[in-house]
Amino acid sequence: MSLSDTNSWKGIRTELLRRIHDRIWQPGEQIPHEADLAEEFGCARTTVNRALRDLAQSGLVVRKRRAGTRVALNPPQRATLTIPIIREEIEALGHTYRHSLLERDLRPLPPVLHGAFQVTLGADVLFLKTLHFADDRPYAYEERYINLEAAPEARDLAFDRISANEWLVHNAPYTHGDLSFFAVNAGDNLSRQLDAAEGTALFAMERITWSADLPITHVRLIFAPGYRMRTEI
Amino acid sequence: MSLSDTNSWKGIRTELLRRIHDRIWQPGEQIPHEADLAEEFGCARTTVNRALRDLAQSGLVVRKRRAGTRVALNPPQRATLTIPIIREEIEALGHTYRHSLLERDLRPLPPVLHGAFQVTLGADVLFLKTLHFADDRPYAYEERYINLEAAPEARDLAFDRISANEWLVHNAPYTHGDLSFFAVNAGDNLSRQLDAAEGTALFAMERITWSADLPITHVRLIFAPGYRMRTEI
DNA sequence: CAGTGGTCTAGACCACGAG
DNA sequence: TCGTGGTCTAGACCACTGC
Repeated sequence: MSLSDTNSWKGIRTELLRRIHDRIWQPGEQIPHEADLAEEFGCARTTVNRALRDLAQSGLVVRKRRAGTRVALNPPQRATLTIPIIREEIEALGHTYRHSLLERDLRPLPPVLHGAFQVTLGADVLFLKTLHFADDRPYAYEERYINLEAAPEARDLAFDRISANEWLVHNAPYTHGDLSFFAVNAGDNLSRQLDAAEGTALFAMERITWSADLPITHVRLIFAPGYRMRTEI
Repeated sequence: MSLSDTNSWKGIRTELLRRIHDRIWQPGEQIPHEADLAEEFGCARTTVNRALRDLAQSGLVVRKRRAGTRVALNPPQRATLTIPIIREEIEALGHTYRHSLLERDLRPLPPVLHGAFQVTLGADVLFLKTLHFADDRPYAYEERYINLEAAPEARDLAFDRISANEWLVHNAPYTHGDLSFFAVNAGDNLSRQLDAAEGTALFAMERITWSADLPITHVRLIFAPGYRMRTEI
């Protein structure tokens, strides 16, 4: 199966891509129906369907029942980010991972998170401050709230051996979540923890995960200076 | 077709997800073969295959020929980022888009980009500085290099009406690219352009795109204070 | 080598939504 | 309303890779 083989769905995808890149099919233009393409390529409609579904997922074409398939007018740049467990990210870079638990207590959910967390406003949540190291250099600073209704066993865990990050991934699978990225200035505390000059711009990530309607955890990760999140498109 | 319907691939996916979430199938554990699941659900193997392929794409299970399908040990957090054209992003927020071309000239490729851009070291590239506005407030600052070998028509375009961002999306489709995100401090120039206090942490994005082996463009976008890039997982 | 996922087929019915 | 994509089936052969 080569990529130019028009009997395989990948081969067909390659040929469809070529026609879009070469502007044989202009942006916004409707392309032939699955049935016609299947006939042209001498394959089953299912195979063409598979190729077109793949192009639709990447955003290059837009498909609608009855209206047919069109080359996207504004192909969005769509990228898949893979966010690994911090330990794995560090070890993949060839460094030694270590983390240190700075703080751990039960406290009421801070008001700023009421909107995001919604439920269980009365109960205390577990709060953790963790510092992640790569080869003994600070790598990321983490502040996390864990909803004990979603992960009751967390109440009795110290999180000094295994990080909350890792424990939750293994023990509190989520169904969905919100993820956002932004930049912050290193304040007094951050600059000390991350060994950065005060005011340094730091890359930060915030994540909330739910299991069905039950919020599990809110975490804010702030990375040491120089951090880049990369991906391919 | 409801999500609990085990005759639809989505329904089957839901049921498989439930078994993983409920730890009926433990992380690392092998799950039944497609054929067995098809028999259990009373459907064709193709349908089970579709559900399992979907779970594999999201990283929740790992599939290997002969070795079968296993629940992932470390389900990576995988998120799809959709990066729209700036104009559309702003208009989607209900604001009016406008941009201003600050600088436009031909120049040799700066040495820092030689590694990334690789080819055509001799020829000049088109350099553009653009400021994007939302309702007359600065939204993002852009520095861009365009390889004129990949997009020769760009040489004669002013990019004052349509932004380079948008023109390239429509006229120089790429096959692949690199994307990265990081944080920078507002220096003298940035703070003036983006109306930010000097030193403010700003969210930045860098992107290089290629058409096959030919680099098309390198762009660095720096967003005004407060910008967040969001997605759902 | 043989078991497992990967893919293709030919045909069918259905759901959606544009016209 | 009816054309188009979405999906399912039953069966088949193939490719990879662990045993």
